[in-house]
Amino acid sequence: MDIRRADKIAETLEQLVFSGAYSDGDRLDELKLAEQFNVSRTPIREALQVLVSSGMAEQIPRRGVFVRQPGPVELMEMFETMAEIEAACGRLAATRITEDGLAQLAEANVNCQQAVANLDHDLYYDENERFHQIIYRGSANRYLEKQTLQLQNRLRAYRKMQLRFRGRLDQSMAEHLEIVAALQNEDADRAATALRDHVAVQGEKFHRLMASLKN
Amino acid sequence: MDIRRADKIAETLEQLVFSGAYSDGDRLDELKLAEQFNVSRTPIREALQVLVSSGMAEQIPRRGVFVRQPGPVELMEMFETMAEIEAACGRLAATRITEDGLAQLAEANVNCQQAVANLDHDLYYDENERFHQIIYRGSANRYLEKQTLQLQNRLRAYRKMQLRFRGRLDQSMAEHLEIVAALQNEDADRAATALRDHVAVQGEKFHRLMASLKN
DNA sequence: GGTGGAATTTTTGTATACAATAAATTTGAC
DNA sequence: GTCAAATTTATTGTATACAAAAATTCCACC
Repeated sequence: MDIRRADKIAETLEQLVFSGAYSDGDRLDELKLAEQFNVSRTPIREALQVLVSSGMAEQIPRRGVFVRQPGPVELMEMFETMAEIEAACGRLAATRITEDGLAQLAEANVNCQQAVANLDHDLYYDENERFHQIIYRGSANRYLEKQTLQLQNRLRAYRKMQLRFRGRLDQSMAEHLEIVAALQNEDADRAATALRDHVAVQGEKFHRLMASLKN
Repeated sequence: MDIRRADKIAETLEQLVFSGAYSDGDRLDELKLAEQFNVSRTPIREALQVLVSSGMAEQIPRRGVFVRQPGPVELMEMFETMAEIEAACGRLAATRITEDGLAQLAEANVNCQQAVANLDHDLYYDENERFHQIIYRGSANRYLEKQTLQLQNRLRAYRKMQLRFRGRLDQSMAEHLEIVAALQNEDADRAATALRDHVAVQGEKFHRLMASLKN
């Protein structure tokens, strides 16, 4: 896929940052990374710029680039933004999603249901992600879709935490059905509200997420 | 401000692309740019990566980077996304904006009014931009604020076109008042709707924008 | 005149070398 | 012993050199 080594390195570094291999404020040493990846500093520097532009690291001129792990506040802000953007996708999708799109949503939900029955968190996670992506696509706005996918990707690691909690799967499932119903009725406001509430981190969800960050 | 030459070059290149100095599909030749800026290829390449990550150019491995000027479709998608995101800012700001924020909005509107009276498009443009930025800030969500500012910046050149049309200033002004009223009443839905309609490019606005792109 | 392919030229991607600035350490005065 | 200035070291930013792939040119052949 990638011919450029720098791109592969960027991908690997992203995953490393996501996985928590680096803490907030850690400096990404060009020389160390270069010998770690067995390349020169050049592709490393290009990879670092990718991290910087995605907001996962910060560059301070003549000082280096430092990883930026979002704290609780920024994390909440990102989830809130995600909720609003997904609501927007739902609003647009309500009048634009195709029959095929609705069918795909139904299919994803069947698979989700299956996962709930088997308490298969990983399967649920994958199908849930797909469910949401179908809605992004349904907005019939490629630009919005791309932006939303980016944020979804950025929050992936944290969403994974959330789904681990007891009872979350059942509730999430019910909300999916409400979302689909709104889309089928072409009710833009209802779809937007349903998606906003589904994605938002409030009440119990909030406390659970905060607690899980204490590690 | 910038110590890194690459950053300054990136900024200059961005403006060049915005100004229409390059057409869609033009290749950004590293060597030519290097001698044009009197630097080596290294800082040029770093600058190009910035353009790529902001979506203003596309990189094809082993081929080069090519400018991507949004066509009519993508432009409409970007405006639609902007409308939705600003609506989200308004929704959150309705219950969060401070008294000081409201005061700043009133002040910006006074200046806008002044500009309308004098038919001073440039002043109106600046104050209008400020008006919107106060609302982004009012959302009390720094992440959302930053994302919104980015898109606002990306659409700047095209918004400038829009305001040149006759009658647009008066209508825009009236919409500002409705937005402020909604925020003062802490009416989230009303604020969101008012902002969405204000920013959206529909009906006559749409045709005018399309016509102005024909150049 | 057109076509296919080898040779040449361009151009990107990476490595290395150098310059300039910031961090660390040493040295010296008090 | 402590603080500060000076020197050394480390690290980023840029320039140049080299490797590899793509684009172009040129020429034989049909």
